[in-house]
Amino acid sequence: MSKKSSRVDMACKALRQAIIEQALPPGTKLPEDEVGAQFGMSRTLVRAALAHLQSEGLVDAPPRRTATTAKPTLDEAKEVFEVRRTLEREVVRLVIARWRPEFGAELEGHVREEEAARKAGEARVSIRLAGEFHIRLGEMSGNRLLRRYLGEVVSRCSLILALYGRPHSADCAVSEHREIVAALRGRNAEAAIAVMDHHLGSVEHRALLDQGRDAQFDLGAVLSRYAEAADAGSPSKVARLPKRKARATK
Amino acid sequence: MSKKSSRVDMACKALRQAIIEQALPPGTKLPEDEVGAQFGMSRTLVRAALAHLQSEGLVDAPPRRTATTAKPTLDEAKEVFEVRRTLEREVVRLVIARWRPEFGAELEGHVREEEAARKAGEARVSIRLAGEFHIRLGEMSGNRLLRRYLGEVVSRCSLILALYGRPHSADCAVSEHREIVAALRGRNAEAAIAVMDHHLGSVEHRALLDQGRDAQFDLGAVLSRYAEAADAGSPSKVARLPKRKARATK
DNA sequence: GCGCCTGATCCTGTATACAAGAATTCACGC
DNA sequence: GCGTGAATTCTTGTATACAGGATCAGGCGC
Repeated sequence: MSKKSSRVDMACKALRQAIIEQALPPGTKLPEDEVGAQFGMSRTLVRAALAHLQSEGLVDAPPRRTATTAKPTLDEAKEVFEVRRTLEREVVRLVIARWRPEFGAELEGHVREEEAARKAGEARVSIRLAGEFHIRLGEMSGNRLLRRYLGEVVSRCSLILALYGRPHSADCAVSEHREIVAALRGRNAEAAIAVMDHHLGSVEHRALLDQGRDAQFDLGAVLSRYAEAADAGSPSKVARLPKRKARATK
Repeated sequence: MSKKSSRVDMACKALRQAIIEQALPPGTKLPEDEVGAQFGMSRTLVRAALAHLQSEGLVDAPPRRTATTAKPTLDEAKEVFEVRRTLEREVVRLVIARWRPEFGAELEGHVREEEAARKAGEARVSIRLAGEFHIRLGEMSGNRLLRRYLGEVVSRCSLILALYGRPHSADCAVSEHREIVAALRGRNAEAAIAVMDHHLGSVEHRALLDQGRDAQFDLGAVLSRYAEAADAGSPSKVARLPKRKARATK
């Protein structure tokens, strides 16, 4: 499917992870050389990876300027949520139609992991697991295309959360996931869809409703998060920015 | 959005069109040099175009072998239709919610074009217009992501038709499109969705149900179509089956 | 004659080179 | 002091080179 030459794929995966875990805030510049240096590959491959991420909506790569992590507008964000709701409803229908007992077990295991991470205060892990819960569901739908589209929108939702939401808030309440599992077990599609809708409504609310609060402040919000991200002293992903710290795209 | 450097984009567009108009039957090899020569660009750009088309599901590009036009399995085809139904339902809802009088006028104009093409016996044009009808609807939904996904799915449906359907059949009956427009005008979402569902059911039936007829024969069906396509004067390809005539991908 | 090994050939994977477009800096004139 | 424009630097767009798999064509052994 998305399996390029494995090397490009690795870069994609790493960047994607970094973006959705909010290690690379929206608007961060991603110069091809620098990224390539980090991953030990030439611009050719970086370019392929960035192109792919762009098609997933995680990266903005305007014609002749440096790619950046995407900074969707509020409208775009709403569109993403709208599509997500549509897809997840279908996922619920399909998962219920193909329900097997082991699904329940697996999902419950997953929720337990989420809870553990949340208790341990591992924000990054929490965010990742919250997304993966939905991905698991997508896989259980048995429809690979649906799974792919769902994966894309879920990633983008994480990005949106990073942009418009409170920094480092995990987007999904564990209890809501638990309710979803219970609803699925009930095998009543309409009921389960209602639960899922409610959950996604909450997620969107958490992601976007803060928005009203600091609509024009977002530059400041972003910068403060930059600082926070940069001071982690993490030697891993974030390339050092030689002079200028972080310039948000525009 | 998908606007790379415009040159890559052109190649994408051209290839996409060729594929969905069934000028390049599923399984056709697409060596980078050759394609590049055709478009007057180097492998670098062709490669980018092919990667993009792969992510759209129109091209298969396994790790170290020559890319080919995609040859989705029957299961994949069904998945595509399933997703398409989901997306189009949402499109109908949104279009009705944002309905404006000029939508009706535009759609009707489009349907008239379709009818003209159909009467003129222009198969290629018919196929293209049939797809574009759905794309227009996608645009009217006002949701760009939905529009993008719909575009991908519609393209893939054309490809599927080329693979499993009767050769050169346009996939949409014009009258069905007309019914859809009428239903939208009625602004009753449930009713319009029913019409759309019915339409897509017909499309899928036309695309896949021939399939039941010769389910295990599909190799033969494919070969006969190859022959038709490659019909440059050797009418006997079907008769002889040396070992493996047309090696499609696998 | 049939199947397997071996070299020749065709492609793809990846890095690199070079030209040209942005972004930035610096200096000049008002 | 500040705006404006030219020089400089940073980056991207694209072609090309080269290495290594994959595929194909014979040739050898059975």
